[in-house]
Amino acid sequence: MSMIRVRFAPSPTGYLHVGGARTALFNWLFAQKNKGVFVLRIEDTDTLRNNEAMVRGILEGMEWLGLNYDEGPFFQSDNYEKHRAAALQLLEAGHAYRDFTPKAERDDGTIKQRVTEAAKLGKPVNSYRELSRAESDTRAAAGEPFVIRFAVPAEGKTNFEDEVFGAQERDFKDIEDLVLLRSDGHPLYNLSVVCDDIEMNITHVIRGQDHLSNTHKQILLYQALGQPVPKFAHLPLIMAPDKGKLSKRKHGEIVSVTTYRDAGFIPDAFLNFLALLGWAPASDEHGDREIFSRDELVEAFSLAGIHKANAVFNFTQGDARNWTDQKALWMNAEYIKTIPMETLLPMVKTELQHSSLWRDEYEGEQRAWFEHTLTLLRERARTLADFTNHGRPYFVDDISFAFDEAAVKKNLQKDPALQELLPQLAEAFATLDEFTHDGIEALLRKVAEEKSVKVGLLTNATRTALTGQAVGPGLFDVVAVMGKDRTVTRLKHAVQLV
RNA sequence: GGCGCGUUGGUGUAACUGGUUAACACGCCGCCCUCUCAAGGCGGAGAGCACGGGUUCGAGUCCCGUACGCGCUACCA
Repeated sequence: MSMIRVRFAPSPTGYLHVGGARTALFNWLFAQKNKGVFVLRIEDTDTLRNNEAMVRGILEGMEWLGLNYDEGPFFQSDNYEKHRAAALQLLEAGHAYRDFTPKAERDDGTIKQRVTEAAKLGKPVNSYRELSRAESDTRAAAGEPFVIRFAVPAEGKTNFEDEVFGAQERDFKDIEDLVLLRSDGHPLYNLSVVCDDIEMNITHVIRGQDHLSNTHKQILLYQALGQPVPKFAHLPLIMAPDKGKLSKRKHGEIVSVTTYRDAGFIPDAFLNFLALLGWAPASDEHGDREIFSRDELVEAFSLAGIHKANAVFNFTQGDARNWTDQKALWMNAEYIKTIPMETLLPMVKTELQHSSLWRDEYEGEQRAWFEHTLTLLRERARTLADFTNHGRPYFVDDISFAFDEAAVKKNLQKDPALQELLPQLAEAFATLDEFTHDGIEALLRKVAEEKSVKVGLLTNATRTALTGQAVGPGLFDVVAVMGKDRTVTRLKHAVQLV
């Protein structure tokens, strides 16, 4: 059997849409699973919308997700001549005809209305379809502009078995005579995809469900061109919470994959989340598992597990903490807390470099300290950005981090006694020899007992003095990681806040 | 309007070829742990499977209809 070949064919919109990313993922998974070839092709036949910057966003998204392609990127526009030749071939063979209807007539707003009216009466018949070949040639030779339309046969049906949606059938009378070539000679989408998929030997077309009805037209083209028809698998669409289209215009950056990269997502986590939107592994094999590594995804993937109904990408616009789908956030947190340290470290490094918190010693003499700090912070991080947000107090020497107002009020201003206690605590720490988790705990408890205050008063105040926050890792770990010097100066400094 | 596709708790999904109180994850709520928590542990609420018919001893699972949603219906992709 010939090798399986699939492709991802986005149009260059300037960014990789989450829906597109999932389509790319499913193609990639299918190729990996079947030891096939994954091709990337940019569908740029609409020249008005195409330029290099528009392509870059797509490539960046693919790269970040690690969806490597075996061939490409190819540009559909590079194949114009071949597409045109195919249209001419169809014209020659009588499968297509020239339509001399002036463009202006089609462009005026009434066309849609006319189509609707014509539909009521049955299939609209294009008069140019019956034009004799001789006359058609003469008018073309005279320079009269025309489009080339495919002549859908009068009677019959197209059939195909969609790998996801099952048996599909459509009557020819419900398929319009689609335009193959514009009057300026420019090939159109349906012709171009078919030609390219033929040329690239694509065996399985895996794409969004919005192309399900187009498939019938394309099958007609394959047949007229005398080429074998590939297999098709259409994917349910990813919708906005209101079940409307998920669009950049309406929903903003949340639809773009690079947003997730910049917000501190781990690519595998995002992929994992995307995979489970509209797909589920065979339940007998994988039970109720949610977390799948890239390899496990490849292993478990099957077109049979693809759901038919559209999936909602659940998020609340304007909610800073839950700015995207909560399950995606949860999954990212799972990855952050469980992936191997050697995988996490470079990711955090990049994050800290961006926020100017990185020091090369973290990879050198302070490596052990750094890793230990990460093991504390990773437990509560939802995105890599949290290593900056929550981690800043741990990575700076001075007190250039923010003090959360509520935390100050709750932990530092709660008891005026802290005015005295904080400096005393600082002195005690300054002379502590065993500056370890246990040593610190023993000291804190001892001070609490001596001063007859609750341990909680001291630990909470210390937490906020050291990190500016009300929440975080166990306090004794925090103090140990901060080290003696920073602990002492920050405790003294915090007195001003009481 | 026409044609097509879809419809399981708030969200994502599961439920072998119809068979006990519809399962899991996220989220939500509560309790516990504890020095705090956005972490961890435990528990709970939440759908009777869009609606209406039908077939059957028995239907989320099959059939028909209705509603709703989505897609296509461009000299866009």
